[in-house]
This record gives sequence, structure tokens and C-alpha cells, in this order.
Amino acid sequence: MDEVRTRIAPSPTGAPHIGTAYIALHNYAFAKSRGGKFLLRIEDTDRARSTLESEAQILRALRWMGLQWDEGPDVGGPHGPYRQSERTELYRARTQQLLKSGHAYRCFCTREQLDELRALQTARGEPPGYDGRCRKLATAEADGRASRGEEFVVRLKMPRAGEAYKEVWGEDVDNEDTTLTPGISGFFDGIRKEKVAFENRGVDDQVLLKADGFPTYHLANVVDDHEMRITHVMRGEEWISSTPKHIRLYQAFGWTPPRFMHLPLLRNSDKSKISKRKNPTSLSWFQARGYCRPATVNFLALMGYSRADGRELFDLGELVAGYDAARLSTTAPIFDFAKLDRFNTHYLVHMDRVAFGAYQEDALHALLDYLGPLLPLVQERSRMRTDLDRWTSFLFEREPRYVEPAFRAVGLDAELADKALKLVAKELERAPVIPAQTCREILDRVAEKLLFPANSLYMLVRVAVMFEQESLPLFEVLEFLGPDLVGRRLKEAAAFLRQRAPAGKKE
RNA sequence: GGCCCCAUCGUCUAGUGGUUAGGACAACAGGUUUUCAUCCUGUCAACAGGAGUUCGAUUCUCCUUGGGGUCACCA
Repeated sequence: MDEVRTRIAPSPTGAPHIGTAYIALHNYAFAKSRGGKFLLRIEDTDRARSTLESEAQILRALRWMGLQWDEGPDVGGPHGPYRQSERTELYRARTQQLLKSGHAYRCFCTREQLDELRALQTARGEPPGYDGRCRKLATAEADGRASRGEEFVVRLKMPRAGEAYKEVWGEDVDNEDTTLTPGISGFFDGIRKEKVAFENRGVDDQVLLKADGFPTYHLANVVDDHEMRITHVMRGEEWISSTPKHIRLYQAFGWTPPRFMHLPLLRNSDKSKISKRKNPTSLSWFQARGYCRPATVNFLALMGYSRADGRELFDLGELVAGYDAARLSTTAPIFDFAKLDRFNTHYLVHMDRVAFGAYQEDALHALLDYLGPLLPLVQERSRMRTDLDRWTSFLFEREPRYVEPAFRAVGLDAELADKALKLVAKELERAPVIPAQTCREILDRVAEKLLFPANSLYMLVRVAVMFEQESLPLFEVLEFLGPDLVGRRLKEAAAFLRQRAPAGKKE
């Protein structure tokens, strides 16, 4: 049998995500348990959001997990480059190939036209989706418009409703039925152990090549997985609904698709897909908070997976040794900090002295690294080394520890404070990023509008975010936390005040 | 809303037609520890609902309900 090859393909658009680590862990364990290769590929085709800094952080975080890739941007390999931004020529050539074979076409629709179309469809209660109007364009006309410099994207021709075509179910498993079914496409999911079928009419013509010449995820991912000889794609179940497009692409190229396995998504405690708005998701945060490697790996390995022998405590090597993809579950697990904390306690208490020393050192480095721009502000108010914790502990508090006196000191009655917090939250929501200076302007504006003394509003927000009157400079901290976390704290504070407001005032 | 995925204690899960439905975390109650933590013992706690298949359904089928994902020139 062919060598098993899996990959993790993070997009370097932010902090290393806990979900990436989770998916990576399974890909690694699966490949290694079968004596195969595990690769790392950087999917940086989003020019606007990808950064080298994020890429470096992600690699560092995955290495911290103990994962080692056989091929990747930093270690090289026979199928490189492993950074998609360095493979653009390849995608362009592949796009030409599809254009020539008639599997793809140029689309000259502007964003405005597409927005209009979507608005119209929504208004009419139709499902939104590209209507394929440029599909009818004659090749000669399209070539002409393109050579005249008109901007265009390239779209994949999906089979139309009822149109008969050769169905592809992905790798044939256990003699799965592969008969032709006109109008239906689908794939075999290795975790659900079932065919997942879609009607063609619900799948529109996906963009493959953007106007900037960069490929979309769909194209790059298919081309690279094929070029890099990936045999098994283990990814989040958020990808299930676009898999028919991917299958269609493999088919258009005449390639055999890899085996797909869609892992259940990690969830917030309200069961929504895990997000930084509701949960810490940055691996850097976990390290800085002091979660040790074995606990993190062990706990993550228990999400959606269990061992046949029922053991819950095991290390990465043991996970790999006995890994069985058939034991992956289909239900999405809620990320439970209480259990993670328990695991951390267990590993910390039981590790030997040398390891404990190394852990402390590692965690301190991670903390200092995580603090970054906040560190000088801590230094300004440092009398002792341990003051570090005093000023930064609020960052690692998962639940706010509000106390009434701190709010009372603000000098505003609860009702007004509640109103102010909500207004600030709303204003902040409009800004995708909030530099310190902008924060100040926003707060000043709100204060003026509500006829509040600016200082009172500052203190109110300060306590809402950092719990205490004595704390780091407000605006820098707001910038550091970002709109998601700040918004969350403001709402939590408002809820706290509402709950504490004198009952029976009116109603 | 269309399409798709999912459904066992509060949480993570075992279970693949016959079990007192098992374990772990949390919670609670004890014990060990001069105290605290660790550690140990115990208690509470679940098959979403309804049909069907079957001698027998947590397990198989269908429906309902609930939850989630996805419908971008982001991945």
C-alpha cells in the first residue's frame, strides 16, 4: 500500500489557534501510526491578512506541542515550496489547463454586480449563489476582454441540475457504490463512514483564481494536496459543504481524490464553533497561562477521540502508537477548561523536579513573549519581580472577577453605567481593530454624548476590563485585547451591574 | 431560509440488539495530611421525543424536535 501522507495547512492570519493544534494532532497521529509522513503547508493566499509573524508563531506553537513535520516551509522537502504564496505560477498554469479543457471560465462580474445579485436573491427568498451568467460568454469574447485588461476571476464549472456526469465518491472504500447518479455529487467521509451527497443545484460556480492572480483556498488546496501526494485529508467539519467542489476539481483534473475525514469542530460552552469572542483560542495564551505541554496534548487528544482500552492519561507517543481513526467520534466536543485544569494539575504535580524547572522556565518565557507591548507598562509599575502577576493576572482570568466597590468608586449609578458600557461596546464593534488612540477618541465621544466626565467613563471601562481601579494603562490594554475580548468584557460588566442594580426600582 | 452534519450523566466519553448503561472531569460527602494542595473512598447524575423492525432496542430504519456548520475574489 502507498505511504500515508497527511498535512496541516494553517492560514497565517493571526495567533496560533487551538483548533489548528487539534486538527494537526490527529493528522500527525494518523500518519505516524501508519509509518507515513506528516507535512506542514502554509496557506497564505489571503494577501491582505497573512503575515510572516503569524506564520512564525504558528510553527513555534505546533513545535511546542511536540509535533514534527517531515516536510514544510522551514525544513524543506521534495514537493516544495510549502508556502502557497510561492506557488502562484503553478496555480496559474493549472487554471490555464482548466480553462483549456473547458472545466472553468472567466467571470467579469464586478463586486457590485455580485452584491446586487445576492441582494436580489435574498429579497426573493432564493438561496444566494452565483448564477453563472459569465459561463455563457464565448471563449473568444472572454479572451478579448481579458487581453484588453478587464479584471476577471476564474470560476469552476459545476455540473448543472440534472446534468449527467461521472460521479466521483472519492477513494473507493469497501466497494462503495460508485454508480452514476445524475444531478448528485458527493464523497465518502472516513469518520462518518458514510457517503455525504449533495444535489448539484445547490452548489454554485466557485471562484478558483482571484482578480489579484492568487488562487482561492479551493484551488490551491486541491492542487497542493495532489502535488504533495496527500493521501488522507483530516480537516474540520466546516469543510464538508465545500467538499463537492473539491471533488469536482479533482475530477476536472483527472486526479484521484484523497480520502476525506471531517473531524467534529471544537465548541464554546454554548455549543457554537469555538471562537475568541467566547473562549481563549490562542495557543500562546495557553502557554502563557501555564498549561504544560503534556496536559495540553493529552487533553486535546481526548476531544472527539478515545482509546479502546479506556485510558485517559497518555502522551503523544502513546497516542501515536495506538492511534485508530475509527475511534474518532462524530459529535462536536465542548472545550472544558475544568478538565484541562485538572490534567494540568496532574502533570505538574507528578513531573520530576528537572521537568518542573524546565516547565517554569518555559512558561515564563511564554508569558513574557505573550505580554509583548504590555511589558514596558508593567515595568513602569514594578517594585518587585512578582508585580508582573499583579498587573497581568486579569489577562488569564476566564471569568471576570468583578466586585461592587470597584464599580461604585466610579461614581455613576448602575443604570447609567450599564447604558454607557453598552454604548461603548456598540461603538467599538464598528472598528475591526482598535489602536489605543482610536479607543481614546471613541471613549471621549461617548462621554460627550452622555454628558459624562471622561475620567469616570475611563474608570468604568477600566474596571469592566481589568476588574480593578489600579491597573495598566487603559487604552494600550484595549488595543492589546482587541475588539472581541473587550466587547465581551463590556457586556459581562453590564450584566453584572444589571444584576446588582437595586431591584424594584421601576418596571 | 436552502443544503449538509450531529444527538448517552452539567462536560469529555465507553457502548455497535439482551449490560445493575461503565469510566473521567465537575459538584457534593467523607478520609489521609498540624493547615492548604496532592492523594484515597463514596454519593448524585444520561440513552431528546414518537413511530417502525425484532422475542428483545441506547444500539437498526423513518419522522419530529433540538444543536451545529455552510451558503465570500477568507481560509
